[in-house]
Amino acid sequence: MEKQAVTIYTVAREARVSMATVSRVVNGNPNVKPATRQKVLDVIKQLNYRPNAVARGLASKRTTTVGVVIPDITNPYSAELALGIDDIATMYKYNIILANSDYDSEKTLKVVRNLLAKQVDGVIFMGNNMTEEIKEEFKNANTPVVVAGSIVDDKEFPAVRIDYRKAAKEAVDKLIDHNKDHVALVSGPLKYTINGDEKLGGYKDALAAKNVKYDEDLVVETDGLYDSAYQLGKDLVAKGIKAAYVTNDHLAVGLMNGLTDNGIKVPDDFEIIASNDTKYTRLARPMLSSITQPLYDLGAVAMRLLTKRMEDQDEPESDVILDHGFVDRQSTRG
Amino acid sequence: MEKQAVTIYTVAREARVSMATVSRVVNGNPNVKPATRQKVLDVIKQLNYRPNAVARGLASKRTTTVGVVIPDITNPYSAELALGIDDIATMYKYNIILANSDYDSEKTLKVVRNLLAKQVDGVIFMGNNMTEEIKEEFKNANTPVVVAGSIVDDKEFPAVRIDYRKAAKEAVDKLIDHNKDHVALVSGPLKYTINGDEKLGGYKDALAAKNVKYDEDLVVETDGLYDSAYQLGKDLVAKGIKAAYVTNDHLAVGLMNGLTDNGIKVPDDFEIIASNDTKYTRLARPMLSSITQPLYDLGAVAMRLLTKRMEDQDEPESDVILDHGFVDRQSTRG
DNA sequence: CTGAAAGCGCTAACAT
DNA sequence: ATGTTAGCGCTTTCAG
Repeated sequence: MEKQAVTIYTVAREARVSMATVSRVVNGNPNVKPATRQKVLDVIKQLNYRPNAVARGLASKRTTTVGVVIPDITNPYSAELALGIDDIATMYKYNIILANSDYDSEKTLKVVRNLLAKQVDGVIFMGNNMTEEIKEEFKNANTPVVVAGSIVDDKEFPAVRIDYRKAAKEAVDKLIDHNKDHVALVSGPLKYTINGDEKLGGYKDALAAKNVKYDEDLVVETDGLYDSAYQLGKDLVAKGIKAAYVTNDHLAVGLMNGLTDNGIKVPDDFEIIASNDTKYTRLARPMLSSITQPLYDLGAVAMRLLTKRMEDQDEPESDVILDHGFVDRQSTRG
Repeated sequence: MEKQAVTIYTVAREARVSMATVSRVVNGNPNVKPATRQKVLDVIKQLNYRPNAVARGLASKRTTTVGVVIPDITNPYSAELALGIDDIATMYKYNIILANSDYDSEKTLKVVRNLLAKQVDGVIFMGNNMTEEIKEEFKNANTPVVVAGSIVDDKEFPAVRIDYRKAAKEAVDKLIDHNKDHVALVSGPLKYTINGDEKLGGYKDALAAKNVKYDEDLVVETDGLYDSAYQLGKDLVAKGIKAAYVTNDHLAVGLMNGLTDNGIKVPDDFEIIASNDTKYTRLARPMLSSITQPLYDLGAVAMRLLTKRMEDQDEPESDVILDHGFVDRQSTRG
């Protein structure tokens, strides 16, 4: 037989007070006489009463939970952002629903709808492809959203990010100094703003600044996965390419391992700069030189921004740009 | 002004039917005349009605969501399990709340309480330390729980896992063949059943089978983190140790990198076998030989088991053991 | 400081 | 095939 759950009503009866009073002590409302509060607390403990968050959510229209859509839980980039998000959420007493979107627009739409159906108070969106349909969904629901670690071309969705374009330019700058016009851009899908506009833009900026002619053959677009980059190595070398700025760390490690396994020495024969400074850059041998980003902070700041927007609808909604840096490790020559 | 939400009642009024009928079409109940169904569907579309999952959960006492407690989202081991969990959950129309427990018992207890307060229909527990307090929590709530990718010493919580002890024995067997009595066990915290009982047990089994005397100095316990293992390398060599079976992949890569960076050659001077066959084993150079586990399947099977237990309380509750294997890569000699 | 009562949006008997 | 009616467990005015 189902054990009868103890509800707020059970507690009220047992403590000889009204449900309202129990509700007050549970929610820390100060308008309760200390003696009453204690009595209620005792009964709660004795009965092991646990408030039902679903009922609470329905009655109060606030669930104190935020949805976090993450494209790939397996990817250290988003995973490290998630850490920052989680910590700040906990600090502000929000719970989190982490929802995997799998890099897939259809699935993303599905998980977003789920999140919204669950009445989350806000959402953190990680990922590069917020489709129009998804934006519509958010706007209709009138739920605050902040983008973390990417960029989206819509003023309604503020992003917490770094200046991808500038960072890319700086990385390519370094590479050009050693390798002149033999520097490639190895990128994930260019249809995403972050790649096609920002990072490619930075690549071109660097070329322009150094008077190197832009050569389409030097930008190689991939699906963003390790294996693709692994295969790529020898082709690049055959084309005379001597260095690459790579838009994500999976790709960077894949490229390097592919090169190394084919007897091409990094950095002597080929220089690589990675983008995200995830763990991967330090696990690899040689270790990857990389643009550095405050991954944890990106998540933390995004969550903090979201808490503000959940509490006060008219927070300004413009991107927050955090500082980036660069670290020279073993995949570049000084 | 808050835009007035459209509820099931709005739809009912607009479609000139009762709430019950709307509820029926929303839930795919066949007892609705096609014409009526169509009319309701039209209104739903026109009004862009979205059912409120919170209200539904309260009324039906089922949330169709399961909680997944994950110790470290950043760890590829649990992340890959999560993939399998997610896919099967989706297949069976359950939503997932991924909750980070951070390897911390206090935090784990907190997230478990949250999950339960949210009235999840079941939970998948990843992680090695299910404390008594947490077990109590689950039992009181009377919520089905399945452990994935670990083992817990309590018959109430069936685990989906491999035979850790046997796998460990096999790995150590190989190592002893080449390195006699110079084989270490590098482990995460031994207080966890999976390490202290299973893997250490397997290590001892192998020694016994090969008539090698057990030497306490050869089992080195760590906190399980990359850096600890990285530091460890030279000490092990100084002790005369020539090989190690390592209980997790972070540790294994750390150990190897520490060794390599100190000029010790793997596998020529030191052999390593890792436990989990995560991505890390393939990113590293040399690539790590490892016990192999069907990571995705472990998660998938766990979720499948959970769906059964959620629908039918009296599913048998014993562990499900999946097959493991072994792959020779570059950190062992043939 | 406390209680009564009206919902929150939906499901689930029970009627018809 | 459809409608009526109680709730689900809690928050929140509104009185007092």
